[in-house]
Amino acid sequence: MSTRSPRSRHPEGPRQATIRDVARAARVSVATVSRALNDSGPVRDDTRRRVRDAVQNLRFTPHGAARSLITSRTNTLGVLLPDLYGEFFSEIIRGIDREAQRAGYQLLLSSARNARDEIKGAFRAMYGCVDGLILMAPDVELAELFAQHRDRTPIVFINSPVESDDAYVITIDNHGGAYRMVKHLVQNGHRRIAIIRGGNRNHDAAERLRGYRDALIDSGVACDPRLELQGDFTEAAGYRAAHTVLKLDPRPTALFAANDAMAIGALSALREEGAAVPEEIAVAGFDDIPIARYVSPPLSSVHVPIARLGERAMKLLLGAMTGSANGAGRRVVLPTTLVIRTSSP
Amino acid sequence: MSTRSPRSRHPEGPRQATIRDVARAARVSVATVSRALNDSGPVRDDTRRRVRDAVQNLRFTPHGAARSLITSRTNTLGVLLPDLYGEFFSEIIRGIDREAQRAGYQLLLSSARNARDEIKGAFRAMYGCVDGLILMAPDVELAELFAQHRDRTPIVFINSPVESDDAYVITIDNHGGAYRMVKHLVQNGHRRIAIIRGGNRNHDAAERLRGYRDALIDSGVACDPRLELQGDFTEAAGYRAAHTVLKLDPRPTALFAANDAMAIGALSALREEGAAVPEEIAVAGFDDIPIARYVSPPLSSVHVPIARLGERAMKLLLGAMTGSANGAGRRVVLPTTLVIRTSSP
DNA sequence: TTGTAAGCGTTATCAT
DNA sequence: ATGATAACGCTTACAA
Repeated sequence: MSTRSPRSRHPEGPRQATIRDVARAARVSVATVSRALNDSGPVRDDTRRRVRDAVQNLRFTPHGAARSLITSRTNTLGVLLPDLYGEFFSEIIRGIDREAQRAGYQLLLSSARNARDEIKGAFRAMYGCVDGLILMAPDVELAELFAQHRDRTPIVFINSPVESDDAYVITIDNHGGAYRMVKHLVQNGHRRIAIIRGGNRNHDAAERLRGYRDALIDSGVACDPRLELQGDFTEAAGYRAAHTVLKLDPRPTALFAANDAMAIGALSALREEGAAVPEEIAVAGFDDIPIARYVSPPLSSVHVPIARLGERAMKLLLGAMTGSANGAGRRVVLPTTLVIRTSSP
Repeated sequence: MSTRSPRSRHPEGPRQATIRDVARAARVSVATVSRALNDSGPVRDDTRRRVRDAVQNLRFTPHGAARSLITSRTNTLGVLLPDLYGEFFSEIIRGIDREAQRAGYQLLLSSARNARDEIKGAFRAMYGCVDGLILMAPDVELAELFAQHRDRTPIVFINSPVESDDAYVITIDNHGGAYRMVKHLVQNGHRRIAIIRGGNRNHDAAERLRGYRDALIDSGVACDPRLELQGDFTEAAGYRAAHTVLKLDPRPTALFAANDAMAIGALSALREEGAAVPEEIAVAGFDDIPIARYVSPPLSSVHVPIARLGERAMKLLLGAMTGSANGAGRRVVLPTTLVIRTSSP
């Protein structure tokens, strides 16, 4: 930061042209250049042409930050997810991106594993650089942290436990999905049904566990804590848990994983141990990520419209930004459906 | 744009605090606030405390765009990919993100399907908002288009056919990977090996096709145009192509898809038609995306270190930005390796 | 140790 | 139809 030569960190090449350079070259004022470029006022045709030529020659591109400063809009929307990796997030990003492009917005993506400071940092970095924010924070406390900021930049929460009535929240029917899947297993004769849980502080995981328990209770099957295995939504956790399940006595006849990644890890373990699926043990997952139908055997799962979730979140955000969203539409719950394939009868 | 009340599109809540508000509240000058916040100069401890308190009370967050304007750095890096969807891009983003976080940068992601205007628009939108750019444009012309801009913002090209010596380019060994896979098939007795090609203008696709042909020629097997089926890297294309392959007479004994998505589509088609894999027809793909090992039968593929590709691209960019990258390291080629699973003998 | 003030590159409000 | 010029919110010489 010694010499005062902005935008010159990239050593080679001439200094980037500004609107003043264009104005000088076209022999007009900067105001006229701005009007010509944005169609924001009357400009004579030949003046406009002179400006266009100068822009071409100088390879002028308007400076985004400067523009944002005065217009107070950045034309970008922030997206903060727990991770950018894996099919689930890939699908969600796809949905978000599709809507964003349609509305002409750029996306500022960031991942924040659930360290509180990390997520706070990402938020600060985004602030002032985005016109709105989509935030997914299944961890309880984080969601509350962000709820305080809702008066600054419009925020839409995905699958986050936010209580405030005036927060924009979109969730999926975790409880209902898990409930119906377990009911389905019971109806097919299963009585000892194990579950691989998600992370302890994860809201989705908690809801799915609740659905599992309620289904058992409503079916007159006793809940057994030993059948509730700890997991963390990773493939590795599912792999480990399945090994544990096989050692239980009596052995469960069905295994419900709180997400597909763990179910797929479990399938690997079961194949390794020679346990036939679904004959010896039925397996079901949650999310219905695209791979689910390709694994062997094809995985039964609770279908979540993941891309649509992202799409709807973006629509909600766009509505919030224009202020056109009425109070009634602030909370959206997307339904989940059962997809029964060969991994469970 | 009628009333002059910046940053007020979000109706409710008080106006966002600026550094002046903080200065007034802390009874110091804006310069002192800035110094206190950035540790960019001497500030007495109790002054610093007063500032911190004011920041807290007013919920002040510095305005990113304003800061960028003066410092001429945005702390974000742009990433422009053909698509944000699918396992391949998910993995690449993961690698990029990992490195970016380590270096303290935000990511501005955008997808541009290969319409020339679309990609140009995305670039303009990013310009001035990013300190550097990672760009993946397998389409020939686009890469050339961007090569012109290399003197403005540092750009790293992934898998893009850019000729200029001074461009930063990172690619994978497409030709070698395809070559070795086809050689492997030949060594296992296959003589009639069909290929499902990628898009016509796609550089990766062209290189992989070249590898396929060279391997056949070097093995003394004649190339047969009828065995080169058109595809476009989508699952659907693979599905269609496999149906065509089954109708060929004599029927090929092996099918090499130019990427895994098409190979997986082909597997579906073959299963539907009752063609046993690998007994009747061997199948191999390219990329080795995470699903590959889970499909049935597990798919042989040319392994590409996808996440690493993103990581290296980011490292290259960071080097380019600090000017520390020497001329020698401007072009990187990552090796590919064979992963033989049960879909091919 | 602190304050004053000059920008950064753009858009918007006036005159003309 | 065009030109001056004042913002926008921040950082940073330079002066005190």
